[in-house]
Amino acid sequence: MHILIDNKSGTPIYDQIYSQIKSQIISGELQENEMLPSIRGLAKDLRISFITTKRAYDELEKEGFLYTIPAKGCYVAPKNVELLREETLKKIEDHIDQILKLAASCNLSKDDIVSMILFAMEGQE
Amino acid sequence: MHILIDNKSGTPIYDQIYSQIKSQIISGELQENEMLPSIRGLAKDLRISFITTKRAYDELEKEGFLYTIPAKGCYVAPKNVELLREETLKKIEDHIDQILKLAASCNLSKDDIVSMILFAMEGQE
DNA sequence: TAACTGTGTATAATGCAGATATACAGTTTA
DNA sequence: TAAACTGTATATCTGCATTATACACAGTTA
Repeated sequence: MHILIDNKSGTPIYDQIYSQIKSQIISGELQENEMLPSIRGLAKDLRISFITTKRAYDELEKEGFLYTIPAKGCYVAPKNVELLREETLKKIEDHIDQILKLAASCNLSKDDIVSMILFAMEGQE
Repeated sequence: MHILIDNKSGTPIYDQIYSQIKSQIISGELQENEMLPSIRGLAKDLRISFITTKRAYDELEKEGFLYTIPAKGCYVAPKNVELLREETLKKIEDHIDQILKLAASCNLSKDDIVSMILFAMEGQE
C-alpha cells in the first residue's frame, strides 16, 4: 500500500492517511476483506506514532469503510461503499438545490454559477 | 434596542450581538442612518466588556452594515442591494466548497459535478 | 473641563486539535 | 510456551486559535 505524507501541507497527518486509504477503498484499489497494514507497521513505515495511524483507522471504521478484529487486524469492509456514494450524491444534490435558490434570489445566471464552480475547482487543486 | 445574551448557548457573546443587530438591520427594524447604542453603553447594559460589543460592531462594519464616525457613534448603513448580493455569493461559495469536498471523497470528477449541476438547472425551470 | 464617543495595542484564559508514550490484553507462530 | 505480533485504553504534552478583557489614547460635545 502506498501512502504519502506531506509535512508541508496544512492538513493533519491522520487526515492524509484517512483520505488516501478511503479513496483507495472506493476506487477498488483495495479489495473487500483485504487486510490493511497494521497500525504499527504503517506507523513504522511513515515514521510516526502508531496512535496517529490508529486515529485514521478509527475514522474509517466509524464511517464503515473497514472493520477490525482485535488482536488480528483491520480489513476493508464489504461494499456498502456504493451506498455511501449514493448518500454523498444526495448531499451534493441538496447543496446544488440550495445554490440554485440563492442564485435565483440575486438574479445570477446559470453561466455565472458554472464559472464560479470552475473557478473554485481550479483554486482547490 | 433589544439584545438578548444567552450565556448557556455555545455561541460567543460578540456573535450573538452581531447576529441580532444584523437581522434587525435587514428587517428594517433599525432604519438607515439611525444611531446605534454606543459600544460602551450597550456593554454596560449587557454587563460585559465594551471590547466585546466593539468586536460585534467591527464585524458589522467590515460587512458594510454600519458605518462609524469616530468620537461620535455608529450608524446603520444605507441599505445596499450590492451588499446583500455579496452575502449571497459568499453563501454560494460555501456550498461549492462543501460540494468539492464531498466530490473528492467519492472520486467524482469535475465533469461529473458540472453535469450534475447542469442537470439540476434544467430540472428546475 | 467633564463626560462622553470610538481606536489601538497588549494580554489573560480557555479550549480544542494534533500527536504522542506507555501500559494493557488477545492472537499467532516458531 | 515464549516471543512477536495484533488492536485497545488512558493520560499527557504542545501549539494555536478563539474569546474576552484592561488600559492608555484621541476626538467631540455640552
